[in-house]
Amino acid sequence: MTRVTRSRRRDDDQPEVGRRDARKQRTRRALLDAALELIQGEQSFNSISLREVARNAGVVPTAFYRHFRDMDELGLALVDESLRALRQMMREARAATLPTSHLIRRSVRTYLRYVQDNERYFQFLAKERFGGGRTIRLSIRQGIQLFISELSTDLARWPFLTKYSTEELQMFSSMIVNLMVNITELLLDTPYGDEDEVDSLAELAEQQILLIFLGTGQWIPKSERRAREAQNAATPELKP
Amino acid sequence: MTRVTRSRRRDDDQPEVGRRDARKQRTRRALLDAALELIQGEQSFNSISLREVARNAGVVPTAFYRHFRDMDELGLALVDESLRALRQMMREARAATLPTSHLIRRSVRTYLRYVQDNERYFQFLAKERFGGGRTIRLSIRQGIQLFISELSTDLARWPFLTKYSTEELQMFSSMIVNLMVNITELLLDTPYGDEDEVDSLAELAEQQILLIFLGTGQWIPKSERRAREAQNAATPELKP
DNA sequence: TGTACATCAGTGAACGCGCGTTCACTGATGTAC
DNA sequence: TGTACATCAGTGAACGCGCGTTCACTGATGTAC
Repeated sequence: MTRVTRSRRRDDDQPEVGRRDARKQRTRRALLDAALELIQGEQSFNSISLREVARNAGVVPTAFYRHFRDMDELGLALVDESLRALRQMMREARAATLPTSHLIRRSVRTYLRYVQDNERYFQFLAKERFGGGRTIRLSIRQGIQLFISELSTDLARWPFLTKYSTEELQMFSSMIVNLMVNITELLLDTPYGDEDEVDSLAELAEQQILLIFLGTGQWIPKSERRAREAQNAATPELKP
Repeated sequence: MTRVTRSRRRDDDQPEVGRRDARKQRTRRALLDAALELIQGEQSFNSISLREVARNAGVVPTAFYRHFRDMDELGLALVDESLRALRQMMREARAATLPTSHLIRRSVRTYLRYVQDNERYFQFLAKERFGGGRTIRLSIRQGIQLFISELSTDLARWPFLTKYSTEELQMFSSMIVNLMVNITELLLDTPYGDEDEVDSLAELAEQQILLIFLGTGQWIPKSERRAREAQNAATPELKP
């Protein structure tokens, strides 16, 4: 039953991982997994109970308190974990996609694959983005904001976008991130394994991103706008 | 206490509104309002109880069953009501905005004002779009899809968009609707009465919509794409 | 290495509480004559 | 119009249940000597 771990005081990065610690970590993991699993169905995080989670983790309800003060704390741990994993993926993706030929296509596909592989986390994030308590909600929003900023930094390096202000780049990025959030939510409601549907979602995302880039190509930088507006008094907005 | 209603059998559109019916309708209304009110705070719909709703409506728990089979049915009634009101607004807005000078600006402002005036309903929709049960979730999604279709029909009448297929117009519309959904969600988390913040959200929405229109201006219709692709073999995507 | 004590993850009983739902009821409103 | 009966929205008691949290506990693991 109890898997034997390496002897104590290893010269590892981890300080003090004995049998007791290992067991504790395993139970903690089991509690987190149990919560994620319960959320997969019709339930949302704040409609599952501490006892359900404990039961699902194969542990007595009171053992829960050895790991989390209450369900809120477990929820925050899940947000943290979900966002950390997502950030990790983004970092790898950015390092890998230096070949830029089909950059949009590749990025979108990689991302959607990742969502499918980590569906549990994204289900949780999608449901809690609005349903959850204030703290959880803000954490998630903050996480999304971080992606927007990172994408914005990336875009700043693109030659044909250098003329835009940080503000403008943030707006472009937020539009892309938001449409990806939207696509993600659609993907989560796609029955598992329907690859055709996933494909058409990927294509939709690519087209939408392309449309935004086409828009940025026509966007008049704030720095130039005043000058141009002086030139033609007519509303310049919808001149196709 | 009991307000006297007009005598029975009026030659009205409503059949049979006697004192009893009136009272029943008032209680039903009270139950719906109670649920909406409870949702306003940290709670989400599926974490509020039948007893809470009844208590908040000033009625004994068992009276609830005279109006709804269970909480799910009340939830569906709320979805229905929320979407109906929203559709009504959209219809009026479309009838009113024939003067097209600042069409985007006016539409956005009208819409955001409406959201503020009907915050309760939008809070509910935002929370249930993912948190809710399958039926409720699908109803909401279907409602949003309807707006996309209606906007799409509107766009089809715009001179510089006539060359696009229904599919393409649907894509343009869905991008606009989705960004408005996103702006709505940001608005709902804005403390009530912060008009500066509302203003900057409106401006953001206007810019994003403008960017999308700029993109559509550059979008190559599916009907022409094959021909152009033959002309230049290079990837035509990001030519700014 | 061996022993004696400390730590602490997980146990199991117990608590008071709000829940959804049932049931028989009451009394104002509606209907038939 | 007046009377006798039917309807039915809302009442109030009662039920069994799962909940979060408390408490004293056990026994394997860790530590000091």
